[in-house]
Amino acid sequence: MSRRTPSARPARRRARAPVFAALGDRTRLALVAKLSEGELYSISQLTQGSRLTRQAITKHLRVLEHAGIVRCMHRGRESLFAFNPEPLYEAKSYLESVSEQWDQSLARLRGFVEERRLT
Amino acid sequence: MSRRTPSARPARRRARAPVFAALGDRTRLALVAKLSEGELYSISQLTQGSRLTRQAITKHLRVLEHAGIVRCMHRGRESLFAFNPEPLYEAKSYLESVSEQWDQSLARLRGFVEERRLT
DNA sequence: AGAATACGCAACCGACTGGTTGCATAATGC
DNA sequence: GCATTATGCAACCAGTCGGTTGCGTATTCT
Repeated sequence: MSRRTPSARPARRRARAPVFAALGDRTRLALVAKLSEGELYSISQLTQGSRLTRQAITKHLRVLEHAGIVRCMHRGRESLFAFNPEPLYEAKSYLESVSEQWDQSLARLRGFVEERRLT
Repeated sequence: MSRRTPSARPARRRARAPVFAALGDRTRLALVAKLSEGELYSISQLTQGSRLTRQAITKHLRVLEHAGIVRCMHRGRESLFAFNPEPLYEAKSYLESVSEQWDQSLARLRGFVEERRLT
């Protein structure tokens, strides 16, 4: 059923639902969009331009961090966040596999109809 | 393959957060996996093999339906659900765009470092 | 040293979620 | 006609979520 990628990837048995859940919020999508620009941003910087509180932004960043989408490092008194693309790669490839299965099944069903029409 | 809706509007500008949110649950991911096999399933059929109640499954199906990932049609006394791949295509291409932006920014930053090293 | 900045922690709140149970109703089988 | 099957609707519940406020603390600036 579940086809493992043959290229040794066994350690990554992390659930993907949390990644999708982390992306299922407008604010967090905006944070991801900003951080995917490649630069480091502190919590205060990410709060600026948002109508939300610093703590609200902090909570969202922690959700993204737990999903692995974002990484946090500390410099002086500030917490710097950086984008980490791997979970999104995995999510993308999961969506791809679902779409592929759909396409193949569809083709198979169409072939079946075709076959029945011939008889 | 892709049939256009009468209005050439590709249903664009629909929020993608709800799609990700709908995928952010193990049970719903399992439902998506099963429905992506291409066949129609009734609620009772989808409930079988799950340790959840029919109503729980029904609620999850409604969430997927509102996200457009699944479609419902009625035949006799049963509600049949079918997979609809378009939202997942859009989600996938969104993840692609984010990853691309990340890659480009990274390359740009690397180039900048390179440039500074040359001076 | 003192003020300002950046953050963490904790409590609190209303709203939503995931799940259940109970009951009513439409379609089907015998 | 009657039992069975498949579903819908509504209430209810505990837990989580998104967000706020308040306060304490560490770092930086002047």
